Amino acid sequence: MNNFRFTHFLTSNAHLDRDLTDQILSHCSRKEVRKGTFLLRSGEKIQHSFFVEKGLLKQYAVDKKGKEHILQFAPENWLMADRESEYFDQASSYFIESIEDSEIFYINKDLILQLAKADERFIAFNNFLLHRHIRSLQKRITQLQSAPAEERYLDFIQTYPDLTLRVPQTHIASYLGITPESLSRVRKELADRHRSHS
Amino acid sequence: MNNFRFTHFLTSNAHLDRDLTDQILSHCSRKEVRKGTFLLRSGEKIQHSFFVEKGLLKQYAVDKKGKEHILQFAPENWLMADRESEYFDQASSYFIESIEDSEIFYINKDLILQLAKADERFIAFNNFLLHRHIRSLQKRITQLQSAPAEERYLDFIQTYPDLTLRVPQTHIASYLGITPESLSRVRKELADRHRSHS
DNA sequence: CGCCGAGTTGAACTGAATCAAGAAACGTGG
DNA sequence: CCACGTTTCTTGATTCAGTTCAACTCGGCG
Repeated sequence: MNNFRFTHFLTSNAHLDRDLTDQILSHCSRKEVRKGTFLLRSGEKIQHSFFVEKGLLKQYAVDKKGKEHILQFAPENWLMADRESEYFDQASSYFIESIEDSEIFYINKDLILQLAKADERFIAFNNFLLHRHIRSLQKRITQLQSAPAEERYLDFIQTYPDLTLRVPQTHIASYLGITPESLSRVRKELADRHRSHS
Repeated sequence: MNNFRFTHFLTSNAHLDRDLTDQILSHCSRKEVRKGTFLLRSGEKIQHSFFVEKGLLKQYAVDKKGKEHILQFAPENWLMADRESEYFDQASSYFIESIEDSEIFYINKDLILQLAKADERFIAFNNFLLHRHIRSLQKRITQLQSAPAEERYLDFIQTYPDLTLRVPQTHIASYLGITPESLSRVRKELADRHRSHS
């Protein structure tokens, strides 16, 4: 038996039996990609979802001024999909790019469609993923509407302590919707306050 | 045969057959609620999804300072659900409130669960709704990260021209993540520019 | 060693918030 | 149908969080 995180993900998280898991694995290709590889470019139709066996991906939009705005990160054990492009079969408005050397399982969208039709457990798991996704998106909207940069940053390091260490600050700033300079100042401010309180 | 929008929604949009539609209708209660009625309060577990037969609902979060932040509106023909609370069976962090006198179909969450198990078409439709929801949430995040107030407002009146007329500006401001005063100034600025260009 | 990208810091600027006060629109009851 | 209070919208003055642009520091790497 192989020992991929992806296998574990399919059996333990998605609760699929070994047969189905093997079947899925045999239809997915595993690729090693270097840092800075594009898995999807804006304007393309997405052909795959990506499971991150190792490494780290980012999904982002680029605005008129050429600035990146990160929608989400995907570290090991995460599934990265552009649901929008995949489901509606539209050109994507996002980029997906690796920000570390990574090992990625490419899951063909047709395979997903097939599974979605064939297997109840797969449907249930997909549903879980969708709802979890919605929950996190909603939280971010509410935060962007109401919370100042400092609070959003504190929440980020709380929620993703691992990412805080691995991801360059520029990217965290982009995720939070502020400039790198501002994030640097927020951090300085926090450090100063922390020092004076002890 | 009754003549509800809800009926039409179930047959034409969700592609359910008449039998199933009738069955659903018989399990849902239709209520007339006055403007300002709470259908859900933060901290409660949601028991129903709501189909808006007539009128207008808002879903919003309240921050520490007591400010409302509107996540979405639901006018006639829309389904309003707190997917988060419903799916994860958690206390909701949102309020749902009518902002016009409205007619609402209350769809019990257990009924939805049943249907989700029993009927393929229902599953497919629910899936469609989830993906559409994700698409709109993602768009908003990207906008909140990158676009200035004026651009967000222009997009709003483009996307929801009907709401622009019906909803008090205060609410639009809250949806856009700015103060009513700022929205008023954005509008003035737009009007001034428009006048000088003609 | 020298370059290069990431992070920091400073100064000037700007979009939006806040606070406060009026004006307009609206619904309700007399 | 008018008078009233309430809510919504506008306008002004001030403040503030975050941006922009530019210069400088630091650590890694060829």
